[in-house]
Amino acid sequence: MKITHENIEVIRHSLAHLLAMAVRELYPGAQNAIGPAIENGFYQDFELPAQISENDLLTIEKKMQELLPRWTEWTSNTVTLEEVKKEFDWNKYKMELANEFAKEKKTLTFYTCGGFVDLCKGGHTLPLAEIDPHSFKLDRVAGAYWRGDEKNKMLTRIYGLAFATKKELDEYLAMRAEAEKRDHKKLGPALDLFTFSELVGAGLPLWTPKGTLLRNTLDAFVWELRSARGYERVEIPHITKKDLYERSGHWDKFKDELFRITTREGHEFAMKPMNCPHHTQIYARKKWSYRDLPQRYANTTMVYRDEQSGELAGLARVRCITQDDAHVFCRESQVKEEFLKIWDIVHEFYGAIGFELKVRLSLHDPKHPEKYLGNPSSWKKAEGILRDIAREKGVDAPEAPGEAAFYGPKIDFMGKDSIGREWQVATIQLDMNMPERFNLTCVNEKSEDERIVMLHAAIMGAIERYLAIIIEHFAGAFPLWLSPIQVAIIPVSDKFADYGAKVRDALQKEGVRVEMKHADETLGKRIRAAEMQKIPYMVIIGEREEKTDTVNVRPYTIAPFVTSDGKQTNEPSINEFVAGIKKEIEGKQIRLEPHERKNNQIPL
RNA sequence: GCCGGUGUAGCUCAGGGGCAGAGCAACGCUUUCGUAAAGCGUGGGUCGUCGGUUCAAAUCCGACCACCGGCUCCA
Repeated sequence: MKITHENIEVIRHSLAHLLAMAVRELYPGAQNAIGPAIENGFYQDFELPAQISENDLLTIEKKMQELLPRWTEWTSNTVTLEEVKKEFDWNKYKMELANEFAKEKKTLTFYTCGGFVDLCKGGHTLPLAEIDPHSFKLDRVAGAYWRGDEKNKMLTRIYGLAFATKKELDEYLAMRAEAEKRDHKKLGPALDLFTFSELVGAGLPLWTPKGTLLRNTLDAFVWELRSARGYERVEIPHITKKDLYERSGHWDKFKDELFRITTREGHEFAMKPMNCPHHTQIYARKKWSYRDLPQRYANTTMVYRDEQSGELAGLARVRCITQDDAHVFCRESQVKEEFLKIWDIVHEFYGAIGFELKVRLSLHDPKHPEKYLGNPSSWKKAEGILRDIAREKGVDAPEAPGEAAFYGPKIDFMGKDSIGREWQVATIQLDMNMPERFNLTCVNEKSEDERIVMLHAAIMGAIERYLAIIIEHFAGAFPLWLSPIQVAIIPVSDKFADYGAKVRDALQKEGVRVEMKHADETLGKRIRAAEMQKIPYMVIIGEREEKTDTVNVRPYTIAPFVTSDGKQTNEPSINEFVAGIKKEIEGKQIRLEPHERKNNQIPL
């Protein structure tokens, strides 16, 4: 039997059955619920008579391997609800499904292999016994709600990995080990970018000088791109009376996730969970002429959301989120032009990071109108405008119903990182509802009050989450322009400290971030420390360099040094070095393509 | 929030009812070095927190806090 990428799904699904059998033999009374194939493997949910942990997985896996040779042939037969009852009386989950299918007049089928009968919609065509018994592996134990509903009982889910060959399984495990080494939760503190304190609380990262530098450098780049397109900075308080959110509709929809504050006089306030309502009030400060529009407000600022404790995860999900937020208040006739301007910003920004972008049209879910503000016709209109823009851009933009914001549809940008994972990053949203609720208008050519519309745009989205993504994308080895420390100067001994200071001053004069380590440790040790900190350039200086007014760029640094006129050298003069560094920073160059960052030039 | 796991020095971890341990880091002295870890020495702890059991708790039990893997949620 040849296992291909088409039939591996079938194998994975069959393995879920085998897992169910193994668990039922080891834990009599266990009820197996559902068990599908998933990306990279399969899972099976159980209600178990005993608690199990990851330590038990090896035993279960051995049992699966012991049973495997008997799984030579599948038989299937259509059954009646009565027959299901007879066979699965003991299993309330199978019975719940069977009753439901019967009600919907769906066919009920049993699939049997290796003496194990299961109620299943089928697709098992391959003799499982022929697979390599080492091409699968049980992976994790987790809780999962029956049918994905948190009101239901929590079952025990066992995850397994399964591939066509053991080699592929090993490769997958190696890739996962690679991802773990890049984990921002480990790399961030190791590179001294951020920290958490138990006294401050979960989900509330604290930013060190280096991390703050990184945040500010990224935000300055976004601001540079916005500023060139007519945006202006605004600033707002981080709290508000609840009245603002009652008007906007956020109070009703998100009151559980708001951090609330009661003043000593008993008035109710909230920490802002988003910025748009505040920004509407900046727009609403006066009557606008159509000539003054668009008004483009940019504001990088923190918002606060009372996330469930179990949701928090490093920087990827936090309780205080820095948004690089912007709102454009404009006439409907200006929407397309403003949208395209933001689109350009997104492309320029992500080009500099080396992310490939895909576009997604996030639309409302017509089946759940209660989840959204406004009326169907304004949604239809707004979504039509976004479709036109995507078409005009000539990009492939798959539509995702149900992914819209509650006030309007979005164009979302999905970025693929260096190890192939996809993330939603930038977003541009078209909002006809907030302007309605806050009665935002301008006076048009005919002296009438004209309803305006609002665009919401974030380039990085949440800076915390964005940093989590790029720390992992770059494995902590940032491009020169982003590195908190750009050059480490390492004199072979303190005899050359003066020359080192000369090199340092030459770089610092040009705004380069430099660190010089005194020679109270061995050369090797200082080089190692700089490598671990992933400092892009290390220059070693000693007698040779002092005599010739050069620096020695450590040859095995991330990439070769290139002078400003394009010459590759490890022994540039001080002036050549400064000019080359400056050019590389200004050009926001990425010296290595992300996939090259996997090799051992980068200490992980 | 729910299920499971984990919590010992700044970091990585050992120990497991009877004196709190190692390596790295830090600090001091010696070394001044040519491309990934010099040598010797010193300091560092309410063993996550609070409570219980016990003559005795880092160790056993409970609650809480925090972290990890999932589930649910995610403007």
